[in-house]
Amino acid sequence: MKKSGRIKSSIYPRSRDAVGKALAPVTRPQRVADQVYRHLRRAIVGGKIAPGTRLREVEAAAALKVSRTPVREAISRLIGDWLVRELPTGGVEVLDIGDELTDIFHIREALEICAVRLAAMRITPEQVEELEYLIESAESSTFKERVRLNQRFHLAIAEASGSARLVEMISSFREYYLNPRWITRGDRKMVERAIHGHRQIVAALRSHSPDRSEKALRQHLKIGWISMTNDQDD
Amino acid sequence: MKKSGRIKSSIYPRSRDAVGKALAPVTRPQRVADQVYRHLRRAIVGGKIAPGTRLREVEAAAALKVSRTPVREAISRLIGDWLVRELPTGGVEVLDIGDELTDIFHIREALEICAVRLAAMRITPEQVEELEYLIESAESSTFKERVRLNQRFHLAIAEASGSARLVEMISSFREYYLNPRWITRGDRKMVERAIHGHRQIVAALRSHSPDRSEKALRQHLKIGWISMTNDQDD
DNA sequence: TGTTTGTATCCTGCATGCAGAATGCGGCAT
DNA sequence: ATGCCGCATTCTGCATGCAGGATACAAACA
Repeated sequence: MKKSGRIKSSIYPRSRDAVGKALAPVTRPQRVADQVYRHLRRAIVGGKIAPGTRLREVEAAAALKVSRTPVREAISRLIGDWLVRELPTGGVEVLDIGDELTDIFHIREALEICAVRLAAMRITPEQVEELEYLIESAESSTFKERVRLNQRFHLAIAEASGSARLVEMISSFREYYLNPRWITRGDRKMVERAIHGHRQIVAALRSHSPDRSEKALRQHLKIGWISMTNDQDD
Repeated sequence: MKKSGRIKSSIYPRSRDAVGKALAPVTRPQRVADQVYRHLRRAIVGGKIAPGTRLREVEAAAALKVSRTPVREAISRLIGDWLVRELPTGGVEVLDIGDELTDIFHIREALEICAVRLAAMRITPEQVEELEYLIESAESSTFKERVRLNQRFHLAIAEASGSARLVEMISSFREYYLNPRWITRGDRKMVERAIHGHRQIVAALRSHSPDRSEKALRQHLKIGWISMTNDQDD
């Protein structure tokens, strides 16, 4: 049974890489080291591990049921993220993000402004639509859902900047503020202003004006800043 | 020979922790993993390793005369720095910074502006002096020396921001531009403008005005940007 | 009782072992 | 000669071994 006739009328594609087109790459199991990294990262920014705590690799390895090697790799990355600090006597301790909250806010602001300016120059109509969709979805949502959508909105802008690196950086910095310790409920007026801010940003982006976009974003971020510095627990 | 008499006139201190006060902490040898990280990082940003090259841990380990473990840790950090990329089939390859040069420039600019604004609010008289000293030193220096002093000048501003994190970020991003591939000699007029720019920045910082400082820095960075986009090899 | 010194345990940092997957090459069939 | 397949080698990813230094505890001394 060599080529059993070339039946042109077949419903199946017969091109050179018919298989290649029909199949998507299998999802490869992600490395243990990466999972450990994410776990630890979440635990730290989420405040599950108290600042000043010594992060023991044996302990983490045991808790996560892995060997020390992937834990060490994860810790290396955490050092790069300034989430932990190498102790002079060896080992690492988790740093207190709270100490840097002001600095981090300014850095985040700078990065987001950078992103929105690039986005203004590069954004596509589809990306504008995505942003509008996110705004609309937020209108009729619970507070919690709204926080998530707000996050997605800002990350979508970062993506529109076209720099994967920037997306990564911004999303890392934003994560710091998802810690319940610093989330404030905010009153209705604040939420309204935030939504209005989102609209203004999209309008500016649509007009492809970096300056207008920056201004709109600045205005918008200021709200978050105010609510953060007020620091009203809920 | 217990206390052989308490000779008050001794020139030696006899307080409780006389030893503690006399001694400074010994300098601990830095971890091999950190050294490997620095080596690899330099090699990559310096262009010693061509973009797209697969970074083999065995190879690096052999070249640096260490085992694979510290190399793996170093590579983990490089992943975080976006200097290498994990291949879907395992291992990593070095990324091409050149592809991102524009984005990186904007990010760096954003970070430096952030730093100069914070610095304007927080800089001390001593730090102002340091900056002035660096400017003066640059006046009578060779080109190469001047590049180094320029680097130090900008890092000194970052330090004046008071955020160690920001210092780290900025210095990483600046390193990308030290690659000879992108350094342009620049004509005399450009150098003069750069020095003038430095003076203006310091003046603005001294007045503790974030806005003026930002403006001065923006103006200054633009020069570098122009010379970079002109891309004249020397 | 408070301090100090000796000692046992723990932990880190690096090296190496090992299984499984990817890569490259030679032989084979067409 | 060309294309394909199977096999050997290489490399990664994780686990573990091991030595040296840090930490903690307890006995001994003042």
